[in-house]
Amino acid sequence: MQIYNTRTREKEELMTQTPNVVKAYVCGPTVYDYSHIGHARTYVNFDVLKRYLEATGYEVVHIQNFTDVEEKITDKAREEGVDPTALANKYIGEYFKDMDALNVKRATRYPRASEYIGRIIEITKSLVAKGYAYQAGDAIYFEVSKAGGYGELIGNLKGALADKVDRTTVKKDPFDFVLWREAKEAEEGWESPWGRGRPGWHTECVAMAMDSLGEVLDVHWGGKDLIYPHHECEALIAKALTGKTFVRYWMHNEFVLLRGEKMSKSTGNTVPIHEILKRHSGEALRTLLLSKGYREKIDFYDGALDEAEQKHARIKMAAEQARKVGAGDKMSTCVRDYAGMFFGAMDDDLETGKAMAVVEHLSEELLSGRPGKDLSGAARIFDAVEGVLGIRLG
RNA sequence: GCUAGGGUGGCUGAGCGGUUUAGGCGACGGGCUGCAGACCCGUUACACUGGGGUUCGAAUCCCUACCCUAGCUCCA
Repeated sequence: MQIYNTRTREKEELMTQTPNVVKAYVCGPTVYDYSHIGHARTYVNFDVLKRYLEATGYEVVHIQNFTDVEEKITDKAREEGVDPTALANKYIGEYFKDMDALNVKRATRYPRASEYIGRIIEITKSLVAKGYAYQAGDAIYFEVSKAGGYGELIGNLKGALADKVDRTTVKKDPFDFVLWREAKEAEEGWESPWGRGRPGWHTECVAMAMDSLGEVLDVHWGGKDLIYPHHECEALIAKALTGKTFVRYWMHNEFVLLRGEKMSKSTGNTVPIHEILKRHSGEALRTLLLSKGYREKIDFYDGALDEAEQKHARIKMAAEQARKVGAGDKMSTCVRDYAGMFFGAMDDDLETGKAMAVVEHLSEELLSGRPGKDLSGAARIFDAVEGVLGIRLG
């Protein structure tokens, strides 16, 4: 299948390192709050990629982390007077509840950053030894100019961020980033060669991904907001460490917009998944999230879910009709055309919006009861809606 | 500045190489009503940002200009 690679900005044919095996890493959430529908989109979209690859004969090794070491977690835990680990556990539990409602399949493994502190320290030591990192002030920094290739994912870094770079710093270059820093007294910290400290953000994903998948990943997926700086930095750390290109295909899904603006925790305009589920079905939300391709923006407005609910209901009715007629029937020429369009859309960089449109057209034909058209075998397409798109029609 | 995606009839919005050019809103006419609304029926829009090019043929592909939207070391 064709996949859009953020690094090359082109669609490329998927070629994995090992035939029929895809080693995939997905950046999971930082667990200090409920997941919102932006998260839902990321994990639903990847879930569809995984289901489609599995349906076409791949084994997908899917590793997805939980970031449970982060300032926001400790801050919130302190506010609420609970243990940071307990807080993280609570929101991990909530995450799984939400994903179950959305019919997202479980990953192969869910490593947690807190389990990888030792490995992060080792990586940092190794980078210092190799000359890619230096100590300044109370932190160890990765030296971007030593690595080369910085800005590969975001494209023309200097132009993109020239006005926003903080130049009042002890860093050698404003783009250098923290690998490890001293822990303040009130913070949780870990003993390291540089004293009691805390990890920077990016190393954890490199540590967790390599531990389960090896030095080179086939697919690395995340929300578009992780391209810079997170994935940019991950790629540099990994390359410095192994000398190899870390990721073959970088994939990023677009945002969910709320009233035309990006939904994000920092601006406070998020819609939590569990709030949606009070009034709507998980199927409706999943239908909405798949009604466009993963690289298109979705504007979340009032009524969008009602429309999705209706759409899902019609597809469900059509599926019942198609299955009543005969599940094992051979596909008619007409249905084979629909199937061709459906799988063609999926094959072309996971165009779920187009695939859904095909299903809707087919549903219309089935429900309008127009005579003279042979739609036998249509049940198989609805099987794919359930199995590949993961939209329950039962 | 950079990256991605757009500019379609009064508005919104599909279509993304070629037969009847979606749908919705509106407008207009009719039905129903004491009147209006809601509802129902019908009518109405060859429109595709400007300029080049490819083609037998372009809203649809390519180039270029202009304009718009979102994002750009907290984030999925």
